[in-house]
Amino acid sequence: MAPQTRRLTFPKVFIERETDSEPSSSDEEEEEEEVEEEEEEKVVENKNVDEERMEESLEAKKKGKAPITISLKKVCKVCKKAGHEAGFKGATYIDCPMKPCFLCKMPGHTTMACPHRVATEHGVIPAPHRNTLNPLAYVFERQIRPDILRIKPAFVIPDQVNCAVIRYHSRRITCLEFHPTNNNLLLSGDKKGQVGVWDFGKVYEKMVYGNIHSCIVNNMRFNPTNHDSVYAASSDGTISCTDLETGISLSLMNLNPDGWQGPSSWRMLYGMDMNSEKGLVLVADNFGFLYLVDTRSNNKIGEPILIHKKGTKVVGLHCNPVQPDLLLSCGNDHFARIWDMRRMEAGSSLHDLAHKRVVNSAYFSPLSGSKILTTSIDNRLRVWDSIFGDLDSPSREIVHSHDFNRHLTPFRAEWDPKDPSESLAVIGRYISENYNGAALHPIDFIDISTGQLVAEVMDPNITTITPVNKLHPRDDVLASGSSRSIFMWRPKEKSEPVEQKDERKIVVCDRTEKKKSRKYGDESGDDSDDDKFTSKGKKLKSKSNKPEWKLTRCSS
DNA sequence: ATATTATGACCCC
DNA sequence: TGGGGTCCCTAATA
Repeated sequence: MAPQTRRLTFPKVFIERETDSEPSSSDEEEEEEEVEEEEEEKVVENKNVDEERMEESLEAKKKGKAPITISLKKVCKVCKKAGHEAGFKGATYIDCPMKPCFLCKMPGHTTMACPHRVATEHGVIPAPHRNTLNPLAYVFERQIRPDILRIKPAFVIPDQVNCAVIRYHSRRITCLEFHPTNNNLLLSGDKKGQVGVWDFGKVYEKMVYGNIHSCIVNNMRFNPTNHDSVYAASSDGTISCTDLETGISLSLMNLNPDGWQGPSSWRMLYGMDMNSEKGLVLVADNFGFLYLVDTRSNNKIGEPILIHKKGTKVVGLHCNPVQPDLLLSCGNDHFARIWDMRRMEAGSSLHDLAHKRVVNSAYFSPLSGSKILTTSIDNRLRVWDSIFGDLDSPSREIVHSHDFNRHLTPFRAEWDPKDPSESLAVIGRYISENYNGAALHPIDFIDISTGQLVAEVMDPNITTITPVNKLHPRDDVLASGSSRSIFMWRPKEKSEPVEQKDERKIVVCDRTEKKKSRKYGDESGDDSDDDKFTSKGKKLKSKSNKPEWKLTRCSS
């Protein structure tokens, strides 16, 4: 209905001015509009209320207080101005035209008209390509990158849900990790501090450990020398080392030995990585400090080192896969930094890679370790083609929607560890697109050497955003964490059951709040209230008009 | 159906 | 430098 028509439909309302001060014209406008919405509802709800109000304001008028006139018109919920409305129209989101583009952040156009719109191809900002190598760099280049293919093989995209664990965790997934040798084992961490172990070969074989951490698991790594044990860094300020067979966990370090003394002193652990050559666990906290822990003695080595701006979160650490002395860190001070482990001290970084916003992740390329891929909440992926080249500016900036910073686990672009050309990366998309009448958030596969969108992977059953994604180190498999659920994807042509013809490909595990109050780690009664799962399953089924999943009970 | 809530960065003074 | 207000597409729950 047009705003004009509405204005005529409803009576004009008078309301008493709230202050005696002389408001500026713009203030007055805003005030008017805010009241309007309220009034509109009341008018519809109850005419008497409206009449009373009018009488009140008439009385006020007699007393000499000037009333202001309220007109009823629709207003944009984003900019509070009339004449347009932002929001979903069906499955398509209409931007507020008064705001900068939601995707690329530039003013003057909306997401729909954005030249970088993720539709058929990504927008690439090719930063000035200044990777002119000096002679020394050439030597390194030739030494370290002999196996990197210049010619890209055809990418194999896992684009069909093969199996899933739905509502597996009780809070959203924060990280995923494949087992280094067991091809069917996936580890998952959640916001509540729980760690899940899922054998997705036998889909129903799962386990959630609830007593390892008390809040967010930010990063997990397998022990490179003992694949049965796993290290995890958490916002509870501890590093845990858990034996997957027994579930027994020990705490390597606790940064809050005196408990909660307020938010200004509570230390949280975010970035973490293992350095097998040096036998180290590296972790970093929310105040900018790096800690080193010896994996043999479980003792802290040396003093904490300030590696990012004091007081800011260090969210990512990555050891170079080829050169163990190189460390990459990133964090909330808008920088990714390259370090020489042999000379770790505040301010001694080899390079500082500047970003416009928080850097969610920074990774060396998985095979040669000579490229860098970062994800920043300025909605850009950045690629440095060679760490031996010019690092002053990235080789490419790829505009991509992933900038939401609360309620969701931060998005991180992840390399495909199997791609010999080191050019395929996966990252979930925040912004939705209308796919056959459903607003879906795909998982994007991007060729980071060109910025091309190689594939957008989605399923009509997955309506939630999928910020956590990891590609299998050996198989054509993608693991995704979306809200509380985990999905395993395979290429269409290979989408046969992993182990045998097992109908239980989708396992629904409802871990309700009531269950939460039970003892940590108590999984024994998990299957007792299976009836709920099937009803939930039906609900999900009916939503979709495409081939549906087989939803089954949780059993083990 | 609608309100609530957890929650993080950033901006402004 | 810090606290409080603001912020476009959340997801689950009551």
